[in-house]
Amino acid sequence: MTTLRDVAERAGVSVSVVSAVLNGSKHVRTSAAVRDRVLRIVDEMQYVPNHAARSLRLAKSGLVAGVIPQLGIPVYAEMLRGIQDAAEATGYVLILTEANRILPESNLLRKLVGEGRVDGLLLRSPHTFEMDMKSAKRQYSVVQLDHGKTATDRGGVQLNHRRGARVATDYLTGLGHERIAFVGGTIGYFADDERRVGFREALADGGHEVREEWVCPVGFAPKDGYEAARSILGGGQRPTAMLVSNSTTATGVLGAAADMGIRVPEELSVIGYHDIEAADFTRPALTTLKMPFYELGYAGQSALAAMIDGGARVDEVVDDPAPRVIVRGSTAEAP
Amino acid sequence: MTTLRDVAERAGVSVSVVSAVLNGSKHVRTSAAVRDRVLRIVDEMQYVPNHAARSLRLAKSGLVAGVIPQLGIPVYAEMLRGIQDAAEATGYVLILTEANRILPESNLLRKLVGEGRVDGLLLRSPHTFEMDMKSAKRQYSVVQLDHGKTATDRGGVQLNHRRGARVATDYLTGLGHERIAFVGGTIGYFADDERRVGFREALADGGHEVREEWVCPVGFAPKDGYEAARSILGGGQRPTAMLVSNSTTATGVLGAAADMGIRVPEELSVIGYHDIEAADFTRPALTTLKMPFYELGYAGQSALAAMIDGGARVDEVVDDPAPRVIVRGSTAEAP
DNA sequence: AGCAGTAGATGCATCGTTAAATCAGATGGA
DNA sequence: TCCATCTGATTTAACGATGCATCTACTGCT
Repeated sequence: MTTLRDVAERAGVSVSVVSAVLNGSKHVRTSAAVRDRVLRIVDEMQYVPNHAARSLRLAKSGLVAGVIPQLGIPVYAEMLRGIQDAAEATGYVLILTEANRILPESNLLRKLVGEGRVDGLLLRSPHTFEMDMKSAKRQYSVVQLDHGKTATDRGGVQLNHRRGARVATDYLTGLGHERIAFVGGTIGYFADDERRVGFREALADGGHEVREEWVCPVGFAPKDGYEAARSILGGGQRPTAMLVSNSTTATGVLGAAADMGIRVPEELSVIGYHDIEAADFTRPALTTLKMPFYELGYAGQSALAAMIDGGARVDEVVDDPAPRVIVRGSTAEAP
Repeated sequence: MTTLRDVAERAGVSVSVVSAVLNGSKHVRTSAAVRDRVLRIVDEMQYVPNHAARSLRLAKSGLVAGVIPQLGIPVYAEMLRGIQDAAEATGYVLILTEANRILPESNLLRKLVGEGRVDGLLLRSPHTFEMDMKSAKRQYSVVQLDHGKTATDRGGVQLNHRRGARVATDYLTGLGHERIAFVGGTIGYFADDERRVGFREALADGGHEVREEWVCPVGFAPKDGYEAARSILGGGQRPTAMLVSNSTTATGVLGAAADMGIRVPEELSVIGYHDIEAADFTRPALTTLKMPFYELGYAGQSALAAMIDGGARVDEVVDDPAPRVIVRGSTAEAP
C-alpha cells in the first residue's frame, strides 16, 4: 500500500508537506512548484489515504449509521437514496441497519457508536437510545427522520404530513366524495397523528362531517388494511372513499373490497398515502399520495453532517416538492 | 473516552497487560488475579476499544460492503438479513450500497476498498470490478452472491436454481398441467439460465413437450411480465400454467390475465419464482417458490469472513432448506 | 550455592496521518 | 550592518492498540 511517506520520499519532501498539499493545512506553507510535483506523484503512485489512520488522528470516522424499521420497503429505499446522495456530497459513507438489530440487548449500537465507528446516527425508528448514548460517553450526533412521539420531542427532520393528508383529502372531496374513511396510522406517533389532523381539517374546511367510526387507526401491514376495510365496509352506510395512511395497507384494502364484491373505483375510491412502485400493479392500480421522501433523506443527512461539524441541533420540515396525488385507477368521481 | 491507558492506570498494570487480557496474547502471560481485576475495571469504566486504532494497527477494518442491485426489494432484504446475522456472528459490520453507486466513474469503491475501509465485498451485482480492484493494490476479498455470467466464472455462493425450477415445474405437472410457459429471466445469466434448464429437464422427465414460443426471457419488472403474458395468452392455443421467473414479474402477469378476462386459477395457473410478501396481497394471491435467500446471505458472509481470515476462494451451493412451493390462490388443477 | 527455567509482567516500536512547534534562509527596513 | 519579518519547509509529538523483546523475581534442580 502506498503511504504518505512513500510519496514524500519520491517527491523529495517531508510527509508534512504532502499532507499539507492534500489537505490545505494553514500551518504549513508550500510553493506552487512543490504542490504541483506532489500532486503529480500522488496521482502517479495512486496514493489513497489510509482511512483508519486518518480516523484515529482526527477522531472522526466519516461513517454514519442509518436505522430503519425494515429493509426491503420501497418508501424507505427512496429515503435511503436521498441519504446516500447527501452522504456522498458531504463526504460520508452510510452503514444501514434494521431497528430490531439495535435494541439495547444487542451490542451493535455499542459497537458502532462506542467504538467510534460512526460519527452520527440517522434514526427512522421509534428508539431514541438516550441511555445507551449517555453511557457511550462519546461525541456523536443524532437526527431523527420523520419520527417522534410528540410534537415537542420530535427534533430532526420531518415531512409535512398535515399538509399531505389535506392534499389527499381535498383530492377526494374534489371528486365529490363526502363520506370518507381514514384507515391506518398508529395513535401517538407524530407523523400518523398529523395525518389525522390534516384529514379532519380538510373535511371541516369543506363543510363535511368526520365520522368517528370511520377513523380507524391500524398497523401498516396489508393484513391490517384488509381487516379494517372489512369492518368498515361491512356496516350499514358505507363510505364512498378511503384515505389509507399507508399504501401497503391500501393493498389490503383493495383485497378486502375485491373479496366483498365492492367495485373499485365505481363504488369505492381508495387512495394510498406514500407512492410505491407496487401501486402500478394492483388491480385496479392504486392512486397514491407522493411525499418527498428522497428529499427527507437528503435533508436528514445534510443536517447530520452539519451537526457533526459542530453545528447545533436541527429542526426542519421538508416541504418541497409539495405532496402530490399520483392518479391511477383506484379513484373516481363519487357515485 | 476511556482508553486502554486509563484502564491500565486504574488497575495498576501496564497497557500491554490490559490488551493481553482482552485479546489473549500469547507473548504476555497474566495471573488470574490480574485478569479478574482488569476485567472488572474494564467493565466499571465501560471501556470499549477504539476501532480506528485497532484497525490501523491490525490493518483490518472489520467492515464489509454489500452491493445489491436495488434497495427496497424484499427478496434482497431477506438475503441482507442473512448477511447481517452472519456478520454479527463473525464480528463484522455491513455497509450497504446499490450497484449503480459503485460504477467505475463513482469514487465509492475507491473510498471503500482503496482507503481500507472495508475488508471485503459481497457482490450481488453484475459488476466484477477486476480492474478497479487491481489498481487498489490492496488485500481484499470478494464473494459473489448467486451471480455470475457463466458457470465457469461464477465463483462465490450460489442457489440451486436448476432444482428450484424443477420443484416449481413438478408442482405444476403434479396438478395435471402439460402446457406450461416459462416467463422471465435474462439470457446469459447463470442463475436465470439454470432455471430454464431445470424447467426443461422437469418437463422432459415428465414426458411433456417444451414449446419454444412459450419460453420467453424478459426483464424482471411487472411491466415485462404484463407484456409477455399478453403476447403468450393472445395466441391460438394457450398454456394452462405459467412459471414466472420472478414473483415481481408475476404480478404483471396477473394484471394481464385480469385485463384479458382470463380467470386465475380456473383457466390459468401462475407460480412466481421467489417468495415475496406482496404475494399475499395480489388477487388472487400468488403461489410462489421459496428459495433459501436468508441462507444464501448467511453463507455468503460466512464465506467472506473465512476468505478474509486467510482462507481460499469459496465455491458453494446453498441447497438447504430445499426449494418449496408456497401454495396460495393462483394455482389449481389443470382445466 | 549456583544456575537454568519459567511465570508474570513491562517498555517500546509501530501502524499512517495530522497539528503544532521549530528551523533555515531570504528579504526588507532603519 | 543588524535585527525583524516572512517564506517554505522540517521535526516532533501525538491519536490508541498491539506484539515482540526484554526484564525481574522466584522455583527447582544438582
